[in-house]
Amino acid sequence: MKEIIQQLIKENLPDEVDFIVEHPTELKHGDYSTNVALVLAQKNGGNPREIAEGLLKKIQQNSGKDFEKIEIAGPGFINFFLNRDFFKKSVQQVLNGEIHYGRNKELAGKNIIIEFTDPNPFKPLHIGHLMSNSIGESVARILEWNGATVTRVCYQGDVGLHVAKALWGMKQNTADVPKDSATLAEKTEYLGKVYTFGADKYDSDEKAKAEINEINKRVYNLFDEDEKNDDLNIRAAYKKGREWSLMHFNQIYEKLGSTFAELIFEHETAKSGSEIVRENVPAVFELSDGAVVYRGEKDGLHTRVFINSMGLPTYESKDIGLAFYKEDVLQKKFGHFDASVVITAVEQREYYKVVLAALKKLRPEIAEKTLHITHGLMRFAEGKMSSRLGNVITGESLLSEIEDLVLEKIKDRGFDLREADEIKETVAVAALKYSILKQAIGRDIIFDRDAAVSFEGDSGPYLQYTYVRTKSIIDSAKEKKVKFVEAIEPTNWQTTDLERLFYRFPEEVKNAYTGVLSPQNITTLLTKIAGEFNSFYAKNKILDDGPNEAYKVALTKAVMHIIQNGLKILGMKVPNRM
RNA sequence: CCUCUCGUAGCUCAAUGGAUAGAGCAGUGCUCUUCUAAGGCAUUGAUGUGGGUUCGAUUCCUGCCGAGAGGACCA
Repeated sequence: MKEIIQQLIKENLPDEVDFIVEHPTELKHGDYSTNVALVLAQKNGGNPREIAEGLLKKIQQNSGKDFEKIEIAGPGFINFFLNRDFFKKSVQQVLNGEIHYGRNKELAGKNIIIEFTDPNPFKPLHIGHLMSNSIGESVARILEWNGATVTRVCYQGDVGLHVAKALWGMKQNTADVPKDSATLAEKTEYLGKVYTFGADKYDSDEKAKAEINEINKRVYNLFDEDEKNDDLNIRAAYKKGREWSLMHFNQIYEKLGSTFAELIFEHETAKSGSEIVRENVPAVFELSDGAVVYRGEKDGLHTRVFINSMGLPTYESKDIGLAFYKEDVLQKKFGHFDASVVITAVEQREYYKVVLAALKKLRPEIAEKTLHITHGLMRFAEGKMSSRLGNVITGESLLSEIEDLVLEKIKDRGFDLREADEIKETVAVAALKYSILKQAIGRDIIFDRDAAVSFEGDSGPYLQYTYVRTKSIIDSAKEKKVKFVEAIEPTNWQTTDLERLFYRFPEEVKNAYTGVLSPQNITTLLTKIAGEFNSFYAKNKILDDGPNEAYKVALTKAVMHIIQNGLKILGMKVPNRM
């Protein structure tokens, strides 16, 4: 449609000018509008409104019956209002598309690898990982809905100082180590406790620090088959802790709706990474104070250590190893990657620039297709938590806290235990994800629990609630045997603002991917559509046995599909009831 | 000190250089014998600050003020 309008204007123009055709910010300004008269007035002089009027006459002569009306408004905008025929078709397109409505083939044939969540075994999966996961999963789905094949990977740090801290903590707390029969929650809690204990002592106790550093070296050797002299107790503790962590992570991935094609572990990248780095001294890296560093200053960045003076690889080397691993190992398995997306917290922004600069010297083809996306920090409203320094909030505790709030809200609704459990999980995840995805990626998030589960406008539950309403109507309509598969033109019908939003959904799916990746395009439109539907719902009885009943049911079904599809892109599920 | 982000209603967020800057929450006043009122309707309220570019700036450039992140062996 946009192209038709552009063409229509071009044909009636005296000469070539650059102009835009867009959706006006407000529906009352029409479905499309153009600034062409303003541009012409600037170029050739004259009054933009007069130019617009001249142009309008020519356009109207040639436009046929495509538009209900075309008018001039404001300083000289030409606004186009589409006609009934267009909207009838657009409703039909949603009905035909069903669960696929919104998809396009923009990225067809492209294979993209995306890495996100990245929690570290032996450490709690915290709220930052929930952000990484929410954003990563929705970016992956946006890419998929634009036609790409997406390979999701999760990179987990099973070696490194944090592991040594936890292992040392385990050694000091052998008495209360959970039995194998203990619940996963108990095991996870124990791990969190010993990690915190080890981390505290590392900073405050010189002796503990030395012991932890010693354990750290041994951990790297655990995966080395040739190394026979490792501490067997450490090996056993390591195996146990790693397994508990990974089981716990899987549980959360499942709840959040992410399935990874491959879990990559740091022990795999640490060795190869440090080899690559060492091989490239002095070509790319240099020795300094016993460490191997990259001088980022030559790229306008800063110096970073890739291998520390104890000879162990830092995260920098592991990331180099990881990039090579994706390129040399994973591509064999999943096919050529056209792009590689990495999602991390914002504090790694400058860090990652240095890694990429080094990578560019080593393997420019990898560096060029890598896109680093950062998410902000999650803070909390009310400031309750900020006073407890160093006490991270685990993802699990936040989720269960939200679930409890949801349960509280639905407790009087007569759901049996099983359904209530399902609802609380579905709604809690949507509440959390929506509050992350409603704003631009990369900004800090002030998370307000109460606002997120409020069920009131601009929330995940609001969208789910609207979906449930539409579903309830559709179910009744089916029972009544209302025929609504074909969007039959209603009689005596004034186009509603609701209908005027449907065809914008596929556009926003595309917009969410072009330029800057932006899930908030989807949340914003969905909330607008849900709002319009609820307003429509309040003013109109849908199942009214009247002549337009079938059309109103068709509109309802269109809303149902769009909300369901939109939520899916955002990584959320819909409940049947709530 | 240097580098990078970012300052929009009381609060949390939107707005490919365009129109009267959109929402939600909170506040105020309405609204359920009607398909889920967890809804709807009405109403109050904002671009940190000084310049510049432009027909037009929340958006681009720049000075100042303020916040956050990073700056060698953590990730």
